Amino acid sequence: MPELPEVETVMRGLAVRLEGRVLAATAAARADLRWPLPDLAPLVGRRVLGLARRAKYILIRFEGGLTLILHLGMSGRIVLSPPGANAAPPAHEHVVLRTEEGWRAGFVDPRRFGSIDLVATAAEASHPRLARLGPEPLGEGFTPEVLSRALAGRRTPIKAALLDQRTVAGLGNIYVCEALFRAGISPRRSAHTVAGARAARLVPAIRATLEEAIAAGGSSLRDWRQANGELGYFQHAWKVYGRAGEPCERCPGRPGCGGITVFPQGGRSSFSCPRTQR
DNA sequence: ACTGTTACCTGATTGC
DNA sequence: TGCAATCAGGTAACAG
Repeated sequence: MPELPEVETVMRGLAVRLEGRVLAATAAARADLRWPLPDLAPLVGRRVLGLARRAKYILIRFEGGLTLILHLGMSGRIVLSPPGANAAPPAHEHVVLRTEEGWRAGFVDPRRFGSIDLVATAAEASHPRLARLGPEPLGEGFTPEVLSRALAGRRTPIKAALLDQRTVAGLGNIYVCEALFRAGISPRRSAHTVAGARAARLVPAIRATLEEAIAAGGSSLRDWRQANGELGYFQHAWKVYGRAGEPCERCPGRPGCGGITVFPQGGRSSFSCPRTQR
């Protein structure tokens, strides 16, 4: 569920409570999420050096060269509670990290599509899930030339190509729809035709969409929250996602514009304005 | 190698 | 109201 802006928001919220702190305890309520859970005992007594994000993964780096890798899947979230809080743990809380100060970070994931792994920091980038990821969309390595090259020869729709984490890392269904609207490119357009001027529009459209979403604390679908419990509010800024049938803001009252349409692509819903997205 | 489909899992919403 | 069908922010394992 969470895409790059939500993961970035959660990572930052978690960093506030974990960075520089020593873990006093870890607990796992089951043996697996999407994959078997690692033994978390080696983390007890270690200090958190820092947190980072790669694509939709949160990396928690510990003293002594260990990195905990978290993926929130579709329904994952992090619930922080302060020292002394006595509330019952939320349903579907599968893993808990507790600091020496008594802060508690719970990994809550009803659908259990999320994952947790523990690796040597030195081997982090070669982890099977991270090794084949494409460039970070907010990094300097993501340019129109790089994108065009990644799309060259691909006959799949641009929508599917952007959801493929090897093309560019961190986009999901919402932000692909939003970025394509912003760039004026149809989700159905064949990926290899996004080159030249179109690629030059799409790269900044992706960046701006993600940057604005991060600034808003991500999008809160249903009751999704930041690690600190606050709601993100970027969902109010969606231009097409979830707006089927509404007039597109680019063509208000125009004859021939039937408003925003929704159609399935690869089993997911694509939202677009057929008049302004070609 | 590339492309599209299926499966994994629970919960909220929709439609009868 | 009740119940079944459908959908949901992801990704890996398949089949062709």
